[in-house]
Amino acid sequence: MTKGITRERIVTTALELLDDQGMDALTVRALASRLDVRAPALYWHVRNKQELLDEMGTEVMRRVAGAFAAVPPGDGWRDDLAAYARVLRSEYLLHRDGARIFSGTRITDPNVVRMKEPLFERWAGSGWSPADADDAIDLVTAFVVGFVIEEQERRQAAGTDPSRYSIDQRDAWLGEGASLVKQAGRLQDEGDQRFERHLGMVLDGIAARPDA
Amino acid sequence: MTKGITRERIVTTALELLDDQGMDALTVRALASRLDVRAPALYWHVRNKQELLDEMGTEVMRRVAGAFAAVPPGDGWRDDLAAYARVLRSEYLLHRDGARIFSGTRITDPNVVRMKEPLFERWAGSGWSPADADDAIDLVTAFVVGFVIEEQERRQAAGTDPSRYSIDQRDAWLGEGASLVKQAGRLQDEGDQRFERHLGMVLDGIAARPDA
DNA sequence: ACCTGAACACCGTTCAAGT
DNA sequence: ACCTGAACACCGTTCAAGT
Repeated sequence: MTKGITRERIVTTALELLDDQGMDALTVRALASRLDVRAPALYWHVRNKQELLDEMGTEVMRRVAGAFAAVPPGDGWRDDLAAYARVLRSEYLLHRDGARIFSGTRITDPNVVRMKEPLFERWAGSGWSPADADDAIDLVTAFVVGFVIEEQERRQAAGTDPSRYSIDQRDAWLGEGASLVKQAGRLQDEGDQRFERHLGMVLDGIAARPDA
Repeated sequence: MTKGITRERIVTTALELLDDQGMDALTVRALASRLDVRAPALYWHVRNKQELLDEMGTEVMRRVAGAFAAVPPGDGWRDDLAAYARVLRSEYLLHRDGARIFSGTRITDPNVVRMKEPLFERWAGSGWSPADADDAIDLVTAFVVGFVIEEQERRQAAGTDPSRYSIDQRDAWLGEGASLVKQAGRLQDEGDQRFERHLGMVLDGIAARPDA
């Protein structure tokens, strides 16, 4: 029974391999080996590696949709959007370079896209058109993608090259002058606190939209 | 004189190759061939392919900084941030998959980072701390990165698979129901207009920050 | 100092052949 | 229907050797 590869097992195993070893190690051969088959076997279930990546991205978004559905409905659009943003960030953070790899992947499963419907219905009650609602989701998504790409890059750079992320070494690298840039670098925070602060600004901007 | 490869020529030629042929075709051998040398020659000037990619990203950001410096100073922080956002998007759009490839790359040239100093000085006049200023730039950057990744993905998908971006086919793909999702899809705009609208919301959010 | 030829250890993908 | 062995046309990178 553990014999017989399925499309689903391929995709979830690929996600595990990505987390364990990183993107460069996610090769068709390595994946096949984890599944106890030879590389060409995968091509029976998946057209090519790009399709595998699309399926992985779709699976991540399926988990986002699932995690979001498990959150109790918020007290209006702002709570809902904040919950969505947090869930999306968490799910990206679970995978190495997740934001960079999975942003902008073609979603292959219509059910993932259909998950927006109940949200649109709820927000319609507070005067949002579907166009406004979609806009707000896309804007929040763009923000989270950009934020987490930067966040994961920083985190990984700190691992491989700690010198670049020591304040003193960064100041030396910057050279003479640029005192405000250096000051800003010293004051910068990171992680959840920074995310919540930035997310707050994005939601404020959405709240200020002309027809609100 | 046209003989003798330099680090700069390697980087600019690599950007041309990326634009002409796409990321998959950006191989060390193909790049060497464009420069009329054999592949190992490049390793005299560049440590490895990752370093080449970092240099390419830095060059793109150098051009962003240059284009921004050429824009006349705006009428306050909002004009400045909007100009920066537009310049960043334009420069990403110039290269295939530019946002995805160049976002989150390590900047290797301190001069690019130092370009923020005059901005910080200007905004200090209107009561911005360096920390606030840096925050605002990072937020706008995250937004532009996320926006353009989605924009370029859509554009390229429209090229290879037009069916996915015809409204009718998309509706069919979505299946029964989900009428609000379909309605939103029909109303969605794209390009500059969409960008300016979303950028406006982000800037509104920054304007609403607590200590403004 | 700067470049080449040859080689190494890999890739993704195809395809005839097996069960 | 599902998988393997063998092969093809590539990769990035190293290194001795040339000038």
